[in-house]
Amino acid sequence: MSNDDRFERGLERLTQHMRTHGLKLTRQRELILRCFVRAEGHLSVDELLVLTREADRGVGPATVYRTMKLFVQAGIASERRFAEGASLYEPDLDGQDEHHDHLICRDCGRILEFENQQIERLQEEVARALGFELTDHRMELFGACRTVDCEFAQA
Amino acid sequence: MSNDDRFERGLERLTQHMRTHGLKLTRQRELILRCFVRAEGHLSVDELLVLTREADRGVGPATVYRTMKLFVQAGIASERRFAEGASLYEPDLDGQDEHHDHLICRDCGRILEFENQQIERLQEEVARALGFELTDHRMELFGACRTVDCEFAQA
DNA sequence: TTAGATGCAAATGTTTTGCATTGCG
DNA sequence: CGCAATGCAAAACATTTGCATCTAA
Repeated sequence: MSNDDRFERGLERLTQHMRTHGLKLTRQRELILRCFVRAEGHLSVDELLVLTREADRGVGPATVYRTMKLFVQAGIASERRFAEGASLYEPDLDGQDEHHDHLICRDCGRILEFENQQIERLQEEVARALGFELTDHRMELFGACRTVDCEFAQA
Repeated sequence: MSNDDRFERGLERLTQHMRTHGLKLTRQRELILRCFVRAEGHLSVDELLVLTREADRGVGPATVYRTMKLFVQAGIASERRFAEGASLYEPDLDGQDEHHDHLICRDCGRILEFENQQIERLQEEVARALGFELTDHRMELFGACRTVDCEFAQA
């Protein structure tokens, strides 16, 4: 899907959310959405603020914080707290159930995404066995990536 | 295993860690360890500080922060960041590989622990397939627990 | 005796909030 | 027009750090 498509889809969902919640679609929110889908990766509020300010110097941090919370509520973004420090946000615009998890290199910080239906199924099973109705999950695998461009890659 | 046993084991590992790292076993560290194993659950530094101060008013937050980091390094505790707010620590004193994951009720906040070898095996597989050498992972399942004493339990 | 530990306070970093003002609907 | 959103600054948190003092080894 192209960035424009993703932006359109985001805008659609956002507009919908606005309507049903009596909120307003502002210049800033639209701009932040645009920067957010364009970047595509895992963004901190700070990084997003920088991108946003390239187009509009006046945007403040508080607005970005508030907007990202809004995006999460509107189902456009997910919030992740991988490690210490700031939360990261990632767009959630490709599908309904297209959940993915993360594989993080402790050495170089690279973040890979993956999806494994078998694991998801087992998670459902575990939850059911313990009397839970599963709504969501978070899974992060940590390790060492051994690719050539990992600065710590072993020979 | 009794709390006393757990305390003894913790103290043993701590002493060992001290010896190999040229550190010192202080009154505060021993006290914090005692409170930590007694409580047994998932504790924030703040909660631990309260418990600790019941026995010694003079203990400061910085000491507890520093001590918990030390416990993690000594392999006595694990740090978890479930959601917003403060990190939680849990004792890691029962076995070597007794890794467990968490199932968290979004309604009442209850935290259950579980272990599933099959999932762990699949995680290894996924990581290997993507060129990672897995060292660690974190998995949290979120949902609604339906037990009688969940204040939001459905009929 | 001496390097490490403590407790305090100040600093840091992230996120939230109060409030006057602006602007979407 | 009216209520929500913004931008700023200040506040609220969790956590770390500098430093003088204390203490375990």
